Amino acid sequence: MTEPDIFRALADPTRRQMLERLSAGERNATELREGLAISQPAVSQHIAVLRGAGLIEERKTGRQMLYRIRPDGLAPVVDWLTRYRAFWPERIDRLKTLLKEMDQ
Amino acid sequence: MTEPDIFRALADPTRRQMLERLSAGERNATELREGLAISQPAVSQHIAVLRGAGLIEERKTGRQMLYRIRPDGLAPVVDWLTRYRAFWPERIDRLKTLLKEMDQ
DNA sequence: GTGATACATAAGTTGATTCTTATGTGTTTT
DNA sequence: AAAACACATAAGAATCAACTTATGTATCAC
Repeated sequence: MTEPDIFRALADPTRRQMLERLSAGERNATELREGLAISQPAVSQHIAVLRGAGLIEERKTGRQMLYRIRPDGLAPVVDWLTRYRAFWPERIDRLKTLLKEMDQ
Repeated sequence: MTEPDIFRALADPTRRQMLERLSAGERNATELREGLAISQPAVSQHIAVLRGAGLIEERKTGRQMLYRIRPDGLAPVVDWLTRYRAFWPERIDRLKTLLKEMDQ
């Protein structure tokens, strides 16, 4: 769950896709696999990487595991990004707009 | 300079270190190498990856190349991150504070 | 209890990444 | 013009990441 782990975890498109799926809510491993042309163990291994990076957490329900995004997992990325804020002046505006919307 | 390229480029600690160095201003390849226990070609190769991801740009000055962060290079990461904003409520506050500071 | 289901772990293979040394191109110095 | 410097590119070696098949553990359905 250190910074290098997180960037490594995010480097893989399959794992980003899984995160995307989880952003809509809890999913089990089988659901996370849907549409991905990879084996079940491969999914388990990706999950282990995401978990090791602190990006997801899980709860056991019967024989399945329900995975969800760990709320603060992306914080190190946000922190890292803010160090480069001077270089994305344009995007700042978008964020401002976004934050305003969220205030309402 | 597609999203996968960017995440892949950021996955390497050496390249993040180089970016960090560039965040302080323009550097040539030799300066980027300082303190890194890798060969000169290795540095050139890392530079090529960062460049391919659209994260840096350069200008030629005599026999040296001066590299700098490409202002909008990290935009895709910012965009990607905002899709997960619901999951970092705490960091939002930091950003708000940050943006307020920048307004002054 | 037996069989099926959901997931994890082990071990090995393959392909991608990162490094090295060797060499090439262009620029500056003497 | 020759030597030194700054960097890039090529080719090959070593390491790492992602996948596979095989197998293990726990839970559920019958």
